[in-house]
Amino acid sequence: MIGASIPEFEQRVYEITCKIPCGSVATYGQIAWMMGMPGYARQVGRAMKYVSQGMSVPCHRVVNASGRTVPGWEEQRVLLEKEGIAFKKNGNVDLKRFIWREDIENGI
DNA sequence: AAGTTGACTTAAA
DNA sequence: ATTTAAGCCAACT
Repeated sequence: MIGASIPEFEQRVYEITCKIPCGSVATYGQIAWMMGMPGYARQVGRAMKYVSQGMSVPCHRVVNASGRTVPGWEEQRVLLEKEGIAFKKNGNVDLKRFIWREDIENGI
């Protein structure tokens, strides 16, 4: 089988992305930091671009540090609103309220 | 091999 | 809030 296996870096990005709970969002830099590779926000973004539908990765829950959604992907906002995520007047996610926090997940 | 690009980030103006 | 500038790092030309 000659398949193009997914590079390890991307695989790890997807694993973390899958842990983002419904109703929360994470930033590229945050994911990079969580996988022990701070400074790799751009690579995380690149990995997201390569997510195909069959992978079941909730990449719509990933936005940039400003809370801005992916340019050119209008459906993303709808998907997020469907999960209860609210947007600010400027069209960005209200990160203050919806950024993913593991400490709250664990009830701390 | 050197220059460009990008689903990024932070800081400054 | 918006725009610039600089820093960043791997993939792509």
